[in-house]
Amino acid sequence: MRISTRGDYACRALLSLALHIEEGGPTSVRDIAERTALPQPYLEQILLALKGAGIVRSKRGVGGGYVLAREPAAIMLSDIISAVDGPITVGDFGEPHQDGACDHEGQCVLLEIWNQAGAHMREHLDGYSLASITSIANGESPWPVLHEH
Amino acid sequence: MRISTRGDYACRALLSLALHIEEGGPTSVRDIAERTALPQPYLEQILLALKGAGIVRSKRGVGGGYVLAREPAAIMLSDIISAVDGPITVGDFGEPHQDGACDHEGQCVLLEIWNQAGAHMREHLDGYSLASITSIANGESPWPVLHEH
DNA sequence: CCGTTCTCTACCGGATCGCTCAGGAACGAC
DNA sequence: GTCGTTCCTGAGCGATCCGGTAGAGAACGG
Repeated sequence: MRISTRGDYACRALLSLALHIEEGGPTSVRDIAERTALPQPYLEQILLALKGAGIVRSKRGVGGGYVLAREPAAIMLSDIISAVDGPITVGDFGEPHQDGACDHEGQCVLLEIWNQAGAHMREHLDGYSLASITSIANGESPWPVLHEH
Repeated sequence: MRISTRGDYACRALLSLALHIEEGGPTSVRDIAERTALPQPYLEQILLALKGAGIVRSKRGVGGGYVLAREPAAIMLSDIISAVDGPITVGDFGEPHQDGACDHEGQCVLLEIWNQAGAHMREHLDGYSLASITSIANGESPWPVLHEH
């Protein structure tokens, strides 16, 4: 899985929403773009994708903008990334034990390893919610202890 | 990090070399391509990259071909992937705490998380050597116990 | 009705990817 | 020495994606 700038930008935008959640109302794309220093037109289509995935809700007209659709603790980084960057995998190979991929010297072992790596990645991104990130950003919470291999 | 077909193909080719290592001499690209069912011209340039990285050695002329440059236990998947697909990272963002990336609402936290993910990935691929994969492929060795999050 | 703000669609230049092709250069055999 | 085998080099090509722009339209509030 390669995390593109779309994924990064999406997380930045949502983090900004989470940080200002106490302000209540919707936040316009322009405000988000200013706070995050991201290109506004590009950010628009990213937010559109996030809306399509049900992560944010939108309101049009004066005073409109975007709001988180769920509480920050229920929005995981994996949700965000897969919403804008597609499914979290390390590459699109076939499944092991399919399509004769194993006909050649047991190389399906490699497919299995790639899938493991993808799963690893998903689990890692599943370990962070918007809530936990805001806590870390505000210094209210230390970095979680990470497993060392 | 996205694992491209180049990385996959490189591992397949080297796995094939490792599986036939007892035969001694070099193996021609044509033979490798046949055994792995990979497109030969494409495989050639991949092997070239692997040679540049010092993972294989080559010999020209009749009876020539490619040989592993080190013992299979000393060749890690991470070596192979980074040789043909470039450094193992999840995306090329700046380092945290640089270039004013932290000027906007502590978003360098995200950069740190992406870097963690990349490190995670590297460690995972560093856990498999050509030797261990051949063992698994031959059924001589079980799958290693993986850490569950 | 008018301005604000989201929504949609199209487009674009550049990069990358997977792969092919056409030689060229080293090597061994004879 | 020349011939076939094999690696080596480099160009090129179609397709896809990526980051970003542009512009018109539609909902909403006042």
